[in-house]
Amino acid sequence: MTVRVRFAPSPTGPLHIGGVRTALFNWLFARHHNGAFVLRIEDTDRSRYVEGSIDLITEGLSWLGLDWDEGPDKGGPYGPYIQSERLDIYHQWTDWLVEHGKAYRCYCTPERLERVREANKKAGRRVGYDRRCRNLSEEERQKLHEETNGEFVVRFAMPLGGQTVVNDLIRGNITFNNEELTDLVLMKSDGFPTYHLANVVDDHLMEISHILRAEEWIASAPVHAQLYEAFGWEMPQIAHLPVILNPNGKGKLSKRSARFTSEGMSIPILLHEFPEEGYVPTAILNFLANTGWHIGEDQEVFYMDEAIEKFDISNVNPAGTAFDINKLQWLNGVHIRQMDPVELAKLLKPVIEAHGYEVNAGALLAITPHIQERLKLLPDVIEFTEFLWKAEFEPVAPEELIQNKMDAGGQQKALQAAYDKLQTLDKFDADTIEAELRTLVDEIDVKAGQLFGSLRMAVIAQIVSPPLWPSLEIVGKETVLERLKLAIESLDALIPEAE
RNA sequence: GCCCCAUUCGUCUAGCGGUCUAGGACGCUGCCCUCUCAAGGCAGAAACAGGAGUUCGAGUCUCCUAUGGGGCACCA
Repeated sequence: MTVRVRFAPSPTGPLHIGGVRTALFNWLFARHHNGAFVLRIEDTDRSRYVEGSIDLITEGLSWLGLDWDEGPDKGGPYGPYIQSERLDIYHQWTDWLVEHGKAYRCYCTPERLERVREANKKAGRRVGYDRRCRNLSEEERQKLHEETNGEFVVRFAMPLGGQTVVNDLIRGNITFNNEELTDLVLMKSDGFPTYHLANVVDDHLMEISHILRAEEWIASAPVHAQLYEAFGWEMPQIAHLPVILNPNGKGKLSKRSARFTSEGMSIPILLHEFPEEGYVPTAILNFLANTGWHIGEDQEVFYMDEAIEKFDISNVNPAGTAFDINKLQWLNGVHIRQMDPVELAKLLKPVIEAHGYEVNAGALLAITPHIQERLKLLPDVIEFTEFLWKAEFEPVAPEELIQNKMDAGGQQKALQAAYDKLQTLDKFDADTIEAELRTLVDEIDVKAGQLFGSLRMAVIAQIVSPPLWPSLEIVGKETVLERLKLAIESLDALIPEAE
């Protein structure tokens, strides 16, 4: 059997990271089985439609590298792939159901429905439609038809008794009592189908073999199963993926979760927020693949080619999963470290520019290998390399030049010695600078940190910086000497007997 | 309230009846390395929700309880 799966988002705004995980698992499953990954847009709710969402979705998936074989932009043999363009198909099958007595027209107003719901709630009964319109006589039907000006919805006539068993690929059999299920609306009064109808019709017509969707759908799965039954269609294999929970493990991950932010860590939830905060695609994919699934062998870090090879839906953990932002950040650092430095520099450039700095391409390329293992998020580049982009040098206060167990005079002498030594160098590269200054440290009998720390403050003017030697090389001999001179002079102010 | 799903360190997870005095990872703590910060190395604290069964034997199977989650729309 050919494997065909689909990711079917609604164009109601930006992609949620939970949706991305669903897309990823579908994609992994398709690629593992050499099947097709179909993108379908479920825009059957006109009130929630957000202009531009479809582009947001396709751009997001593309950014991550999740490519689809059929979809609204690519077409394919089962199109159209946008549900609002398939309305006649839904009507055709709805009519079929009504004609065969498996669905019926319901004339109840939203107000009446609300009253029924309230009454049920009060009486402690299960909430749901009371099936008033299910067994209308033709006269009653006609009367209601006139009263409501022909406005009606079509409801599915659920079997009233018996049980429905749904075989979930990761949970096993789930059994429901039919009497506890209500007659869901299939066709809305505005002529658009509900998810329940559209999803079943499309999955069948598009020959979807496996449905991998979020856990939220478990409750309506038996109705879907009964719909396939009513149509006489074979139901695809189905699996419900665990929900992603808030970082504290309480509740479904939601936009509100940003407020749970602790330790100053902000929590991205919408896909587009991830690049904004400096996460890289391979890390996000790796992280998402790790939530609810594991690749085995105690392995945490991997790329999608390996995940495709090993993906197995039956290994998915059925329990909900807290969004572990710490682990994501760690993984991001790991993936950054494993990148080609040239590629990393390309990613870093716009981040620095976004901070209003002009980037010197040569300097960036030179410094990148030295900051690579220091970055967790792309914007961390700023704190490490700011000294390279600042238009004007801002020297530190002379006090900050003085290292542990040093006094101003001693510090000044040490810096002067460094100045003298550096001045003589013809080759001003990292290796040479390091070798010369290390021997100098012995010669003038100070500790490495006592000289190098001061040098860092004098030239780079940052407490934290990339390694000194390459930093000095990139800053350049002339500038290094200039700044050193400035620092040495500034120390005069701290030496009372200077004159 | 009703239905459904789940429950191993704080978190992500391994474990599919004996090899579990429960393994890995993140985070945390300590030490080492060290020009700062990282990275890396080593060490450490840290879990089978509880109770009944089944079995020679249960983290692994069954039931109950508790807890958490999902759902109960003319939203998906």
